Amino acid sequence: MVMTMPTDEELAALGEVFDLFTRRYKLAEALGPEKPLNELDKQVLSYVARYPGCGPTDSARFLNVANTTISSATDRLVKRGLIERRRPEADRRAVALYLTAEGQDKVDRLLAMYGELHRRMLDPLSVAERRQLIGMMQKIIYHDP
Amino acid sequence: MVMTMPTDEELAALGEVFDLFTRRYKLAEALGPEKPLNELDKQVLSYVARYPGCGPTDSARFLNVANTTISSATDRLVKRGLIERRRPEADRRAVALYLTAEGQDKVDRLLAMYGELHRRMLDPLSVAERRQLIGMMQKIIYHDP
DNA sequence: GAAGATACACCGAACTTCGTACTATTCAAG
DNA sequence: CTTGAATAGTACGAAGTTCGGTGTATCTTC
Repeated sequence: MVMTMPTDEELAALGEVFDLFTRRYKLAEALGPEKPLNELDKQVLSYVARYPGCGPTDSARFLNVANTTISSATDRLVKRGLIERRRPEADRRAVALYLTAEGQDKVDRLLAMYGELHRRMLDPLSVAERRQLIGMMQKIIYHDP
Repeated sequence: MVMTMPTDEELAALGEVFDLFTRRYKLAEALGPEKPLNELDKQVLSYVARYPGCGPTDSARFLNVANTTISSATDRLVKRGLIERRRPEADRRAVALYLTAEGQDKVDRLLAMYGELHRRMLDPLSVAERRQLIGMMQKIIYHDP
């Protein structure tokens, strides 16, 4: 009998890496000099960075939270000057969200920080392994059902 | 010049996988019939599962939150009947945390759910790739500085 | 042009986190 | 011993977060 399925212990390794990185992300942010953003707020910020002009409802669906919750998050981000609300002429009920210059800056810094963490995560791997790992990650992402 | 370092785009793949799984975890829990636990509460629960008899302060250090926050989380978990506090004779200031039978059950169900998610995550990979990926994850974990 | 659908925002209740202050116990000298 | 400092944890209250119900403005459709 050929061993085709991963054992539970092997699968657990994925969970551990995931946990490890959850804690590291959090720690890295706590260490930074700036007052750290809310978890949700960060996610909204990245969503807007990826989809400029999106509406609050889009990000609510994507992040799986109530619309009113996104409304609050948007308020906070606007108050901090990271994003702005615009009224599109096409549909004046809607709101279109955009990063401000400061918001773009914040996103850049966040991405740099994550990049650094990921780089360190890859430290114990050889160059060939790194390339393999990245390749598998891309397969996993693009397979997204 | 040999390409030894991953590019930013390659590194971003790690972040995307991470995000993808954050959302999936959340979604999977929201779908379950049971009232989902708080993020922190789940982490405390797993910590106690891994280190039975640990004190609240241990998990506070590990999870990087204030002691009082762990105290609240512990209250909630005790109230739901998932863990119990005991006074060790050795040091009667201390509290030792243990899973109840129901708590163990909850942990088992959570792990089963995560295992299933991880299994699906590995779907698009070949058997050889899976084994490689797991091996790299283990390297990353054991390298933990 | 009226009825219904859609996109949001406001409000208030319930919950979470955490700093301050407090209790109980142990440790360390003297 | 016993007294003073250190340690483990909890009670309480302030500030912040999430979300359901409700309200307003704007399309859409017939």
